Amino acid sequence: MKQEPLSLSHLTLAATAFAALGSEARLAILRRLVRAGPAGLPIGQLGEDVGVTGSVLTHHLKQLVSAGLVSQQREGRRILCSVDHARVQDLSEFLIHECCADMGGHSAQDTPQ
Amino acid sequence: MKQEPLSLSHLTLAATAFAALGSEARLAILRRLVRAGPAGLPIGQLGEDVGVTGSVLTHHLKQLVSAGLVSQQREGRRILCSVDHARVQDLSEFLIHECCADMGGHSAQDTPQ
DNA sequence: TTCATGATTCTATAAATATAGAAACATTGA
DNA sequence: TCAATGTTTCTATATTTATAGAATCATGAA
Repeated sequence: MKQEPLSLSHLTLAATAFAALGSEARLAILRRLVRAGPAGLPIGQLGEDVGVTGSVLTHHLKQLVSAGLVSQQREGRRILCSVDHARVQDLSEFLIHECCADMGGHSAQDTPQ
Repeated sequence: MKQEPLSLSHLTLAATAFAALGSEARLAILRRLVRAGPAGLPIGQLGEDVGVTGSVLTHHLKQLVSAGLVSQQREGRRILCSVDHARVQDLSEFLIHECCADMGGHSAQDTPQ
């Protein structure tokens, strides 16, 4: 029973996170949230700022949240969104450590042909 | 006429690259290519190793190539694929610089509500 | 309770992506 | 030229994702 919630150590989780970033709209959402800082931004405001509202916004946010990149917290009738920076950094490190050869020192070179 | 070929400075290009990584199959392909080193790997071999062949493999490779993450070069009847590490690193840096607040020093905090 | 606001769910449709077999193309060697 | 190998294109289908209006739910205030 090795049930890590969102460790990013498996390809599936990394792929999910990358897929969440693989949309101009969601990337814009994420960047807006970054600029909002740790206080976060209510969904309505966020949506106005990036030009996406209603059910479409909900849809995109759902993916960012379930990828662990954004977290939400209700405050009154609003829901504040904020970036999970640790998760973003994890993803960046995954890219460097798992997808770059000439970096860590042991570039495992095998069977060129 | 500001026609950068694949600069990753625009959201569109970053989103395209992330979308290319947003698939378990393509992530596996990329990682196999990383392990193959700069010599690259012929498509057939690559496909056998990751368990994807034929037109499906072509389809996935097309996305990685057009995102600039993989480059191809014919050698005889084979086509060798290799990772563009610089592009992967660009993407990692995009993540850190554009999508992380508490890092660069100037975490632009604006209008919490 | 009633109303207004903020957000989601429901439903439908459109568009993009994934999978896969078969045919075609490209290259090399006999 | 013919055959074999490696890869792509063509075609079709299935699945996923995107967009969007309307109804619904949740919260707070009058």
